[in-house]
Amino acid sequence: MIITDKHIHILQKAEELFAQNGYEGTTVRDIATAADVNLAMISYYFGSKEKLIEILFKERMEGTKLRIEAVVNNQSILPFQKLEIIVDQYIERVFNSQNFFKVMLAQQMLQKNEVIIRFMTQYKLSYATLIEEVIQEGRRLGHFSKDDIDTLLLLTSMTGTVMHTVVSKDYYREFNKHNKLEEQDLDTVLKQKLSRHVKNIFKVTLGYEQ
Amino acid sequence: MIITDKHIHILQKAEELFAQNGYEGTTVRDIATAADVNLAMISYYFGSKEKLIEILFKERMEGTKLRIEAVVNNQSILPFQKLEIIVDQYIERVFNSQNFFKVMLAQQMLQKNEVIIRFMTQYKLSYATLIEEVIQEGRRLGHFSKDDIDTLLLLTSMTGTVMHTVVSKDYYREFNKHNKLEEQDLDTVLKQKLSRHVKNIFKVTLGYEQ
DNA sequence: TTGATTTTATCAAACATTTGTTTAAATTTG
DNA sequence: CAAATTTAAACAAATGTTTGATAAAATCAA
Repeated sequence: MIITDKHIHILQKAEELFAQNGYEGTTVRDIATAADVNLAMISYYFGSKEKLIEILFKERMEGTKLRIEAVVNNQSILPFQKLEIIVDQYIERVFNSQNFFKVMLAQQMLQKNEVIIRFMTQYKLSYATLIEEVIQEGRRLGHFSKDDIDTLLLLTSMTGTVMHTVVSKDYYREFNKHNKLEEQDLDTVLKQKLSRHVKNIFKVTLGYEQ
Repeated sequence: MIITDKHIHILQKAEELFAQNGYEGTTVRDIATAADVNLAMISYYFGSKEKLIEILFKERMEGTKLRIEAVVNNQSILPFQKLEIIVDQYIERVFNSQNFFKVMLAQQMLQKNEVIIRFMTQYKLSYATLIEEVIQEGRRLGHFSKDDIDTLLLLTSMTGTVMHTVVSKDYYREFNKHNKLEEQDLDTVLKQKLSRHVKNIFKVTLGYEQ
């Protein structure tokens, strides 16, 4: 299937609506209106609403694995530094694509679409495998003192902490003094705090001493 | 409004379906069928589908705050021990009410219903306030060395880690060797791991030395 | 306890909208 | 001119809610 600019435009609007109202809470008419195309164009371009979200996942998840593979395979970076880069990359990616990650979280909860489940499983497991490699490397070099490390729990702690922060931004604004902050400025603050916090979680979980 | 056994039964089935298929993905007919009552009974008992989920939240969130208040106000427990109890209580509560917490997470993402938003905000903020008190107490006693503690980030890290673990249990099963484990046994393993992990996060974030 | 009366609960059917998708004609593009 | 795109209209199915009739339960005077 060939993805044109029109596809991309519709997908982007659909993504916004899915993040805002959920998949079931978004109608094909909503998408058509938001994308400023005729209702029938959704079927014409994507076949169905279900195919549309599947194509959205295919589009968004392409090339995700490559970036962290480059880090893991780089010999000149020390294991813990690799993990720090992975953490920062993840935070950056979530904050740059908040809508998609919300859609992803919703899909992870509902587990209705087989195609999407496969995408996400593949994504998560390859991610975990790469991190596992780095942890093994760190252990071989004697950088990490803990020897009963649950990689997936550590990964889940990272994704859970970051995702939950994005999802509950409003509480954050209300509880702290950040009422006056602009959306982007709040994001900058949160990214910095998350980076420090998650790296700390890695540090203590792995038993890393600089 | 008086809640009868019939109400409770219907709410329980609705909760299951909302967790499984989302609020929009669950029809009133689905609920009626699952609860084995006539379709019209849902309107008769709750007024509407929206009122039903609001009443579900009201029911489930009652008395949540009380339990941790009892811990916080207990003078014979040391600050960090209080936090440990709070962590274990939270984990226990999520695992005992997985369906409701999934519904809650979905509602937190979508933020559509004003009544529910108020419930959740009140819940989260009172939770954060109580934890803040314990942290202040620990700082006064010189138990915690860190002085720039972001309570809400710490709380979000706990809820995010625990919730994400519940939501992505399937990945966990697949990645680790737990394929053979029964649902309940897996939960026991995860609860233990989470308890240790989250307490560690608290420890390192607060700068607690025993 | 009776039996009449009112209130509450249950039901199948119907209601008006909204849903995703298709059609067939019209328009634009190469 | 032929293929690809766009359109308004229509389609059947599904949606939340209401209706009006019936059954069951509760209330109460005798």
